[in-house]
Amino acid sequence: MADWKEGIPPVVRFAPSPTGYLHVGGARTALFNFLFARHHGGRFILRIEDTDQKRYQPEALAEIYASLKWLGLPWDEGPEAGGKDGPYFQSQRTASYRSHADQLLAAGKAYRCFCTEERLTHLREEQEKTKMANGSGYDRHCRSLSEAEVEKLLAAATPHVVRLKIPDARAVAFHDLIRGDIAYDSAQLDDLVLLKSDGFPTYHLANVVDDHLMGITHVLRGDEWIASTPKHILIYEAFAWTPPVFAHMPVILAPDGGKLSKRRGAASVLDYQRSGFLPEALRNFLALLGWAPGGDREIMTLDEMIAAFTLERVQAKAAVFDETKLEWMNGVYLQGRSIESLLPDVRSLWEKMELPAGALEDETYLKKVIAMFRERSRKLSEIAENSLYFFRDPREYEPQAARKHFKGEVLALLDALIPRIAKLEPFSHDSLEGLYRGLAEEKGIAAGKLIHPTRLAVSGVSFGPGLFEMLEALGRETVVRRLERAREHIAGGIKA
RNA sequence: GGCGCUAUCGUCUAGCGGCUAGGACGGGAGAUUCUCAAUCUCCAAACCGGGGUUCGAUUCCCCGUAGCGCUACCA
Repeated sequence: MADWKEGIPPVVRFAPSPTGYLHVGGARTALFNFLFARHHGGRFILRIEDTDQKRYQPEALAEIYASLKWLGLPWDEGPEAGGKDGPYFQSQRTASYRSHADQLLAAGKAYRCFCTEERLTHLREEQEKTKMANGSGYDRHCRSLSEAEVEKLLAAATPHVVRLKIPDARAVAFHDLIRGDIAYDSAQLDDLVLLKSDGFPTYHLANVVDDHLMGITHVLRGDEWIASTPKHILIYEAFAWTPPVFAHMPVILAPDGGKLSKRRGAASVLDYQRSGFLPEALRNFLALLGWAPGGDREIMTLDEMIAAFTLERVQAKAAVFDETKLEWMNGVYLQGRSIESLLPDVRSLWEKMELPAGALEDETYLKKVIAMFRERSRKLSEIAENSLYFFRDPREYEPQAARKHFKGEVLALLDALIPRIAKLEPFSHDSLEGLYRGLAEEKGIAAGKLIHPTRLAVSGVSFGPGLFEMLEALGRETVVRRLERAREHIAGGIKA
């Protein structure tokens, strides 16, 4: 097994396929690779596994880069970053895979297989039917082809693949850092394809060759790979290479226990960015899915996570992605952010909301609004969505609140209130509060009787920042206008 | 079907043979209050089942059950 010793800098890689967006499961795998590398002072490589021409999506690359950068997980080597072990796209390394396949061919560890797709499909169907207790998979038909037959087929340019010769029944064992010792019987494995007929390598070959050539010491990947690991071990053996250390991460599940997908909550990292989450919050949350530093620590900076991270403390059990807790955590990070740092993101959210021209010009005003909503929001999008009435008059009044606060007797109160507000000096939080409290006392009513209708009239909703700071920020003119409009609305409602 | 992985509150988890099984999210009750949020108290909530091993199992082993993964010229 691997000869890596604690103390020598490890080399790890995150190796996504550009087949779509980066989902949170992939992001967590990347994060654990990153944390592991940093913790041990090693290197974190990004490698693009684009060997499947059919599933390749060019936009996926940009999405992967953007997701990783947004989460604050820079790669030490890879696309854009460069490095001594490039190129970092497998599609640019095909010559190497071919020569390595040839090497195995020459050594008698692999063989050419000319079986057609039809034959393979038929074979599979037969096996399905007979429910073979054992021995499913390729029947090794071409393994017994004579040299002359192979030459003949080759001369006729017959399409073929290269398969690995799996040794007969013997144990293939490895030690997984998260799950312990795992052993497979090689009889369970079939002669897997190394090189496809289009000349591209399969995942298995490319992965092993690259991990070896790039000096990868630890393979930290999703646990869907666990059953492939014995095959990989056998490929390492065929080359007489030392395999790296393996650690398989548990999967992340949707709340219903099923697979995470776009339909079931969000799955894409960038979707979380778009819906108002902070990168440090998602990162912290992801770190805690399957890993815990011990004790009761939850909110941690990146540096603290790096210092505490060990694979031994990674859980083997699959974890459900609990978005409610993510929202809570996002709220915690939101409170810790400066108004200044929030401004660009919230502003771009506001910009998508069809506000009156020039509404977003006064930066001081914007900051004031963000300050009022930050403490009562969990997501950036909540700040943007709940503060719209700071940029345009409310279009409607929350029905339930209107029934409660816009009753007939409110008319008289508004009549008393509006002229006083119109000439209040100065127009400030404290003087407004004085005015309200004074009027309430004068009328012998609770201040709430004035406050709630005012809030609804001015904002259209029954919740929000403290009333007096809200009025001060809005300004006298706007407040009076909206109060008068509400008065008309109430009067109209009563007449009808 | 075969092979493999997994199993502590609803969820994320702590626990590494002896604990009233701890924390967090969420939920419930209350305090506070101009609303919401926040905050502060308190409450409910878990060791999948059965066998072993042991003086003693949540913890170690085996079996069962359940969930998941693999069983492609996809990764």
